Amino acid sequence: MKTSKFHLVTNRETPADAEIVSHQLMLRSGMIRKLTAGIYSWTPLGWRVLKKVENIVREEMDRAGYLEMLMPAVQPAELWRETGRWEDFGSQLLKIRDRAGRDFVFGPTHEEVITDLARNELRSYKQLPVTFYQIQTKFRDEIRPRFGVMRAREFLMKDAYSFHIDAASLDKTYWEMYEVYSRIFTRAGLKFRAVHADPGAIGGSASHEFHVLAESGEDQIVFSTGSDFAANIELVEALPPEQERPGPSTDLTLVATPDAHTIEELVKQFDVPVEKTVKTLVVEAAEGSGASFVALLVRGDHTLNEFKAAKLEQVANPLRFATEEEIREAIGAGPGSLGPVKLDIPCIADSSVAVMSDFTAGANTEDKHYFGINWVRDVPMPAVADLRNVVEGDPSPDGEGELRLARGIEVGHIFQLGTKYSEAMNAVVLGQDGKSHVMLMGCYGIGVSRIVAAAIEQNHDDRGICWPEPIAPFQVAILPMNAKKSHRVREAAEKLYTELTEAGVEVLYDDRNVRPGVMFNDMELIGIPHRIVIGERGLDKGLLEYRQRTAPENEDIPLQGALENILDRLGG
RNA sequence: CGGGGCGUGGCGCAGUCUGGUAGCGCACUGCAAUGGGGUUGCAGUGGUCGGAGGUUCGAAUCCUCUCGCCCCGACCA
Repeated sequence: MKTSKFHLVTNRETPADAEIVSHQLMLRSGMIRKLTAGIYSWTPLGWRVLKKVENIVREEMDRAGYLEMLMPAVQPAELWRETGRWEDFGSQLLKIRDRAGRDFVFGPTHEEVITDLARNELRSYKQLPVTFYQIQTKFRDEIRPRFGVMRAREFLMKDAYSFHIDAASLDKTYWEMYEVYSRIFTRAGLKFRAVHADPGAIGGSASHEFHVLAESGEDQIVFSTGSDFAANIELVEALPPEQERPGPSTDLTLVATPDAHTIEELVKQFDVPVEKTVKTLVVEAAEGSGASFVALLVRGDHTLNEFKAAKLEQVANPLRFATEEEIREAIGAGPGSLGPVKLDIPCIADSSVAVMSDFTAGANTEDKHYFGINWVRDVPMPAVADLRNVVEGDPSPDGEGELRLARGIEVGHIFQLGTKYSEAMNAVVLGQDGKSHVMLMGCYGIGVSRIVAAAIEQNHDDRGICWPEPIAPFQVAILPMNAKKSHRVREAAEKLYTELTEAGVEVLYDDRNVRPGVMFNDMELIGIPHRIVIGERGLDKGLLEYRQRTAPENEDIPLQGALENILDRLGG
């Protein structure tokens, strides 16, 4: 491809409303254009990348024997009423109405459609197991779309659904899929990690998320130094501390703390170690628990795991924090002055709080804290539970090694659904025993368009994108220096371009009449992995200049045999 | 959904308080010079100032309504 024939429109300035690097670079390089909130066009440049990702996904799915198909984006409401998700899916479900007033949805996912298809198509266990997949545009009406295609409303997704006669078969396909996903992300050139995830919401037993590792990731993932344990932080158990609770060594004192309403202020103003402080979070109590609110106690340097808290039987699910007014009404003091001593609402302490002694917490009186609090002596030991998020260095729940934290971008998710949809929609087959069996299902998603953004988050520098070769829009850029004046340069560039193109390489030949600096900057911005510079200087010595996008220096390569030389470097 | 902010050429912005009929940088077009890291000069193109209504001799600017976009939001008291 020659730049003169391509639609290359780059931008020097960073658009004001792009917050994260991938969004900025995708806009500046001209890969995407926003049509409206959370909805983007992919320009020819962006589309090349998206297709590369899509093709890797498709090839690996095909290789595994899964069957590609295409389902409707617009689906009748009846199907969604059948599974209850017309109501349950929430406000993210885009509902539309046709001319005759019938309700439809624009599919955010396709469990209903595939299950409907399966109950009509599949009659016998002999047809199982079978896995269908599609690569299709989905729409989820995100409350707050942001970060470009990272969290868009309209996005490209690969979704696959498997059908089974029994749990063993489902399990087999599930782990097969796990391997297929690993191959896909590896092939795309991404650093990723598969972690245990919560299967709860969708129902079913096993579930893994695949995360591309990147500083800017929205998810916190956790893994062990001593084993292959890895999970989303939501799920990771904090093991109870091994040491005993030390006995009291200080007296309980009530201290005026008019300017300390946060743990941070308390620590700063009174020189207490943060590990000796306790914060008290007030949440709504579960219905029928006999109380309106429950206080949760976490060490000052820890954070509450809302996921764990919501699962406690005393706590309302979903979790809801009390408002400041509610707190004042129930306790008589505002947030910032709360603590377990003389607290008359039920209280649950994190297991690390239970082994604290001589600690500091609010006094439930405005602007006062107690110092030197000790369990039993000053206040009875409350119920104890695992409430906090794990931190770096905690022991791994499997007893092997310590935990490390990393940030990730969720790009894939696999679930064992079981019979949630097949039962609701009566998707059954005849088994070997001649009886009807509800099929078991698995579902497996990959955010194709999100991978593009995630790849940039993971692979960029201050000049622009550094595409992993397998998903780069072009493999090689040819930059002729002063081609306007130099026949030799032009000829050498044309020749190399033709040879590479004929060898099946995707080349972007910059034949614009622009200054070298413009070429360098554009090619680096759009992230082409390999660059060949052709100039009079080099030609005099029979040399071309080669540079890998992330390499610090140029490398001379002989003009003689340049084609082979370059071909050898590709794919590396 | 609540809170805040912003809509002025493709992009980034000024002008709005204090009404007088639209401006800067980048990009784009033409010419010339330059020719190994966003070069320079000259000359240009492009905007019903988000939309509707109102006030006024006169509205980007004031008033009312409306639409859109962005950010923050029970994140630890």
